[in-house]
Amino acid sequence: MTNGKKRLGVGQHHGDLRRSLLEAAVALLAQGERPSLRQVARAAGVSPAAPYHHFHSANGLMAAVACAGFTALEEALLATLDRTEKTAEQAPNMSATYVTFALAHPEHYRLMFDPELEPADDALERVAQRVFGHLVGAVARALPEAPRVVVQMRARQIFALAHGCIDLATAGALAKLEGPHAPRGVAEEVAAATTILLRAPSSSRRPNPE
Amino acid sequence: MTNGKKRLGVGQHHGDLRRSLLEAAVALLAQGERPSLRQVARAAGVSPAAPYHHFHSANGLMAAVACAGFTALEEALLATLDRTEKTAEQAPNMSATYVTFALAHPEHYRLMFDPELEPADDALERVAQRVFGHLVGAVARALPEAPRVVVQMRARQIFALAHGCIDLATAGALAKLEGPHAPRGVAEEVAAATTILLRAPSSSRRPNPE
DNA sequence: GCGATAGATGAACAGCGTCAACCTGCCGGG
DNA sequence: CCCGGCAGGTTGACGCTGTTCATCTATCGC
Repeated sequence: MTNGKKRLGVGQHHGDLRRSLLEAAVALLAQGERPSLRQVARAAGVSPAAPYHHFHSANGLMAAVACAGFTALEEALLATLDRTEKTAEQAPNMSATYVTFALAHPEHYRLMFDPELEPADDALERVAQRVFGHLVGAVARALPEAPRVVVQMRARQIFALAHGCIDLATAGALAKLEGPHAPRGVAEEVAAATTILLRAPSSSRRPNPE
Repeated sequence: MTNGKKRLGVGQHHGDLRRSLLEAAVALLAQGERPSLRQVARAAGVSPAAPYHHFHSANGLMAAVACAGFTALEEALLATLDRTEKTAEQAPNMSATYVTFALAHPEHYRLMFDPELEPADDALERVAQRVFGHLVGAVARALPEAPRVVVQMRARQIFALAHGCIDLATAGALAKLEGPHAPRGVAEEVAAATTILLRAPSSSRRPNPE
């Protein structure tokens, strides 16, 4: 049967094709277009069927690329966390980092939330969950006395606000409303909105729901 | 399966193919999948080349479908506006209507914000602009004393929050955070967040922007 | 009655994802 | 030392896609 340990292949034909494919895909994604399987294969210098020895479909490849995106995003968030001392500033700073990352890699970010991505991809699921966890954690630290359900609610709202800003900005819809278009400005505004949502009273019942 | 031999003359389609194509596209979209040009043509009972006499590309067809979506959304928003008397409730109610509409037609809503859609489509541009205008208007009425720039800012934040909630919910990412998943609950939560953002002081400066 | 023309057609093209069959160079076991 | 297995590549094919083109036809203005 298969021995789990990966042997070090002495410089085979193409070294590590799996990694090459991922890098090629990220590079093409950074060009601004979502690449096809065949484009990625061409960029890596192999035939269109070669990727199937490393991913079980084009979707699987893209899921791995998305996974790499989440990993990079996590690193950025952790770096921000490291250099932010006061807990009150963590959440808004992480919001800003989140938005900045997404606007720096718009096509890659869109891919990470593509609803057609392999929903059963374990690695993707896990790293995404971890990223969300960091965001929720920052919110929890900003609201040390709040009950869990309130923390979750605020985290959802902040997350939705950031994600919405990103999606609208990269879709060009934000440009149709007046306001900052530069990534820096958008990130600033999301950070500001984050503090607003964190300072809101936890029980804001609203009248007449319909 | 429809064995639809159109016996109304061989070469000619009945009255208004353009409308039939749009209706077919909307119907397929409601099935949950984004249809291809050929699927739409098949559903309308014509050849794959027929749509090109009414739209200059598949993208053009989809832009028209998106346009119809914005029109329907506008009607829903205007209906809500009609039945909401107190100006303070207009904005949250319109947020809720917006979210409810989007979650009722998720695939159609996604299409409306597809960044690959014909960016030079005039009709689409106009109706989208009108919809955004209704949202900004409701915010303006909720903040009668606020300067224009603050109104715009709050409108952007509220819009981003609603759009983000919708996108995360339809992408399945909201389900990974605890909280309400049902459309009704999501709409409620967005409405609540809307009132929070409206009640926030207009000058919330935040420290240390990096 | 007779073009002209709008509108539909089928055939064809390249590109896509995917699969099956085949080839090849490296490995460990006899 | 040979030899089989296999991981990892290739080629070629299938059906799908968007798009174009030459062609046919029904209808309308004259």
